[in-house]
Amino acid sequence: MNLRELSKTLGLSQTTVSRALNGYPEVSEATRKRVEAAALRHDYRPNTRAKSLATGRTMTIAHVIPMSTKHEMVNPVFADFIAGAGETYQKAGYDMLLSVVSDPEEANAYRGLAARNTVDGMIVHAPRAEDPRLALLRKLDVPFVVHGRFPGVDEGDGYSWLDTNNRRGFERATSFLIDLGHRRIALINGLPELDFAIRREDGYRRALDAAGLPFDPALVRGDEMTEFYGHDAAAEMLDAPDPPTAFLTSSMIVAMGVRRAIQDRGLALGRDVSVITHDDDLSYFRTSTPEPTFTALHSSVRDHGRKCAQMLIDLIADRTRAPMRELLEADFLVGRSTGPAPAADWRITATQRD
Amino acid sequence: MNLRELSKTLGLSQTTVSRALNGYPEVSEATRKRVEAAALRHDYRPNTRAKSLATGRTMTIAHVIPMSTKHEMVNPVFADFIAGAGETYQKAGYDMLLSVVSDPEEANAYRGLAARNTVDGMIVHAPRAEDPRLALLRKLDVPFVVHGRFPGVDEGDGYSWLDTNNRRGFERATSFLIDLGHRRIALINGLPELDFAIRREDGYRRALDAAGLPFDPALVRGDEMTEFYGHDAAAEMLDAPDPPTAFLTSSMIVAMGVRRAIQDRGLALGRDVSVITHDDDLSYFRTSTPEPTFTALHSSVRDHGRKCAQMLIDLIADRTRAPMRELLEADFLVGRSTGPAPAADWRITATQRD
DNA sequence: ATGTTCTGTCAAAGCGCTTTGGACGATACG
DNA sequence: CGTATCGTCCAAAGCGCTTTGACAGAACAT
Repeated sequence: MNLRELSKTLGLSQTTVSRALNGYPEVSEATRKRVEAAALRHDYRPNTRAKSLATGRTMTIAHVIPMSTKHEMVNPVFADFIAGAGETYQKAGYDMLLSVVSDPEEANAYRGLAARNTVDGMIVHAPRAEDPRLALLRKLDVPFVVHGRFPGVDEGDGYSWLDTNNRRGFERATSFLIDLGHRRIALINGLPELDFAIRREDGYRRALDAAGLPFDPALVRGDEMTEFYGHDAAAEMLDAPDPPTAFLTSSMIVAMGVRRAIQDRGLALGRDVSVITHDDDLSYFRTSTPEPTFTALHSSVRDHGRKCAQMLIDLIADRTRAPMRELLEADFLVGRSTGPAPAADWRITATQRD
Repeated sequence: MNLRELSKTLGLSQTTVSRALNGYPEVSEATRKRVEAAALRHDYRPNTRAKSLATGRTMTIAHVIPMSTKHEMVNPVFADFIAGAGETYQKAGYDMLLSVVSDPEEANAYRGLAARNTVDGMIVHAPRAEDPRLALLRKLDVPFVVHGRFPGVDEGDGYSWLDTNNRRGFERATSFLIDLGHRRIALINGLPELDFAIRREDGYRRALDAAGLPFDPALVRGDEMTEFYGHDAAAEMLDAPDPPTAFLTSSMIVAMGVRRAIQDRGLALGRDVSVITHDDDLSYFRTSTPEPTFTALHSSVRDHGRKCAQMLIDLIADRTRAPMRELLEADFLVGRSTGPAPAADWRITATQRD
């Protein structure tokens, strides 16, 4: 059922039917009702392609998801981010196009989406150091919103972004541990080229500096955030001569690995070793207990998805508007994984036990 | 840059340029080279919408991801499945449209995609008991491939699907545990209405039946597969009077929760309590060690994505072809989480220790 | 009665592509 | 030499929609 058939059925012109359905005022209320009833009866919905060819708007937004060829990993936070964005799109009548693309095709993917007029806008994921995408996207002249920020150019205008205050969050978490008496604090971070990892390390370092504590590279790791990575990194550090008494981790799943390494060694989480994690509030890691297991910096990535989507929709509606920026503070929730630094001799006991 | 401009630049008709770029034989090799060079130089790519309006093919495939309103959870396996499907689409020149949709809008989402001619085909996720989608999709007359099967109608033809042999896998895993001497075997399953969960329980029951062991409902749980769920379910069972000596879990993340519950109680995984898990081989749960931590049924969901996508592409290419079906056997890999059932008195020791 | 402004409708153009049905030389064949 | 065939190319129609510009007819003012 297309517009022509529908209008023929009604004995009206395509013009009138189109106008009636799109809410234009030039059509009488009586005919509008008649048209709407007929449209509903025949389950008529305008052909997306024809409509967008005629209007020049595609009502589609692309998410280009980078998939590193090195690691072949799809970051699990995307699932939740996309769920959030999807909610917003649905309400606004947008479709979501997903491009999972590996490094070498990346630039081409963005160019293709723009040149083929496939989408009205894009969401950019996982900005990283030396990221060529900012320059590319500016050249392409397509509205876009970045989830995160491009390192180095954050305060410069010219693009819209939404980000958690990673620096402040990790500075705060580190200070919290320092206040509890911890002096050897490890950071189990994400891939070092990613912007959020850079900022988190920055916050961590600032807190150490402020407390006059030395930065020890042996206590910092950066990699793809899996449970095994968390476990192995923590195990290695805990088995080293001067082990940390506290860990900061960049994701819940890494924290689980750290916890396992701690417990494997007969140590108690929150008593012998403290852990603070960043928590993206992923739906499948959500705890049911009222008191959180982990002391954590909470920042719902699903909510980020919703907000980024809305920003982009607003940007598309008025392409001339100034870039939008939103810096969200993570909630710091104290759970059961942190406690005062143990007395200096606990390590000996632990080592003997091991 | 569009076709008309490009053809004007070249002093050729749109017809010729279009044919040259689409590899039709009615154009001389010399002009084809000339056209291709010009297209490259101007970074010309045909407008997706115009092309699909003219051809009637959208070169887009939809994935409708159900999001239960009860749980608001996005299953983490989707990320990997979609990464796999995305690879295939990219190679074949397809775009991927994602609809994250909650129960009440579900039917409308499918109808809309079909009626608006937005996509050439759909991938159907998470088939469940009493699923209204099969009837709906048949009526819509859109090619589709189901990841999994609709319970009850699996052997009937009429639709294409790709599935792991969940029944056989869990039957095998259960038998393996029985052979090791386990008599009290728990099943920590996914949401009970989901087809894979139904089949897994079926396999589990068959193995118990075959061994003459009773089915104990107290040893079976079904819910959203989170780490906490796995932990809590296992903790409860282990603390009950007649605890299981082995667990079957439906996902790696549930297995991690089970492991935590086991270790919390001072029990050793693989010695005091055995665990076998289904493992979707998600990229962020992949272990680096050569010997797997968990004895597991492996079945790469990313590979499922690749294969489902290819099936659908083939189906779209020839809509008259017979429905395709593919039943994949999971690899059974023995890791360190299983061992002989402990002597009957171990429980007393464990309980005292607790 | 005449001109003016609305109201409600329509025919037709256009969005950027593919594809049908020729046209026009050049070549091959009888 | 006339005719059939082939290789290249083109003009124009059409995909299903929106939107421009025009046009009757009713309503209003003069």
